[in-house]
Amino acid sequence: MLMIYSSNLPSPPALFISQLDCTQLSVLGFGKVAYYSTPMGRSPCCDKIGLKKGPWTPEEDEKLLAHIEEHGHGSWRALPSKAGLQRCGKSCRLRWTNYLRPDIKRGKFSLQEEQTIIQLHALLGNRWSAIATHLSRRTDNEIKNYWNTHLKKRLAKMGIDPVTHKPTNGALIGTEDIKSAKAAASLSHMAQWESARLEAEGRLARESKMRTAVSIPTSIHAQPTNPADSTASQCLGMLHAWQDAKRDLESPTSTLTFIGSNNGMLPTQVTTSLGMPESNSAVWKQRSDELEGNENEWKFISKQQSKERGREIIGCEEPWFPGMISVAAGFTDMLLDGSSVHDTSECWGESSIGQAEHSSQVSGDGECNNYWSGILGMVNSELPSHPPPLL
DNA sequence: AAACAGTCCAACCGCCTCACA
DNA sequence: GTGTGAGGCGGTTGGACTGTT
Repeated sequence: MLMIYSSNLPSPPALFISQLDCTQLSVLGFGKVAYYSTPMGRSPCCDKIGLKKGPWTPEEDEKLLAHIEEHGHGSWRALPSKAGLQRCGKSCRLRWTNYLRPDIKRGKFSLQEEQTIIQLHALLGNRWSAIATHLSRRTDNEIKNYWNTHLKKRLAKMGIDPVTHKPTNGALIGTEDIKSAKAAASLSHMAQWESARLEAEGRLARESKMRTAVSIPTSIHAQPTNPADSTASQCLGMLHAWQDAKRDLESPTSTLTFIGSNNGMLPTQVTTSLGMPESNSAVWKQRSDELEGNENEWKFISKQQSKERGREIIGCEEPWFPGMISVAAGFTDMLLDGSSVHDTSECWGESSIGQAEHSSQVSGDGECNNYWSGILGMVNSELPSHPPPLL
């Protein structure tokens, strides 16, 4: 196994680490060391004296990897002692989920990934874990870092508030104003819809996990023996989950409205989807095949996998409605291609940012796509006929 | 070459949610 | 219904790295 480590620190043998006290470790430059000193207030997660903190050493990584490959992570709290690590469970979990997990994609973000992040951030805000579910093999931490170090600055440079995704000068006039307001309203609706969907996902994942635990308690191959039966069950579970979410969201405090003559359009979609969409079947088959192939490597079902399985069942590995990536390519191109960064004032009205260096005129409406018009296009063209693929 | 500033990202912290007793 | 512990999430930090003066 090829292992690459980000830290250039020398790696002391773990045995030696365990023999040193905390002060010695700190002096030697092996990161901060946790002490147990909480006379009052919240107790730390690392409630043992001398737990190591800071950068992980290759030896620690190997221990963690070996233990998880053989036994699964089980209880994170109990894992460090079982694996022979002087770390707290939380630290182990983070190291695994953000770095050691074998299905993590590392390296430069692709154009498409950047577009997805920007658009999902406009919809979901700083819900990095939710965004990460739409970017397969990227961790929420990585996305968060990438947003904070690259994308946020790029938006700000364009005169767009990275929080609200609106122009910082707030100057919107005439029809653009109306369009933006409409888009904002639609977007708010979409965000609420996405929230409901995520909630439903969670419920389904839990139900799926419970079913899996009951039916196939010891195998990672939790795929149904009869896919059709299971699919129907999953769809019904999804329907119930959605109805729960819908009921919650239709409470007096919710602003989400359900339009349509059949008391909400989703049940209709659910009904029509009960035949299990081809694409979802394909995803399921593909993933189960992948798992088959990795049988020798992964002999356990982690909670994370169970959760992800729940997501896969409802086909949410990809952006949740068609065209999400492609429709707004125009405006994201402005962000992603430094050479083609247009003067935002041409789209937004009065921004002065970049006017000096970007004086070239942009011709035609197509090139003057902006945030809201791009997303508005998606809303208007996709939503009525293609609600989120809940199943 | 040294000093400084800016960037990047792994890891930590504290809070929140959920499951369970 | 309540308390508790484990896990998850988002914000923040610290130090290594890189570029500039």
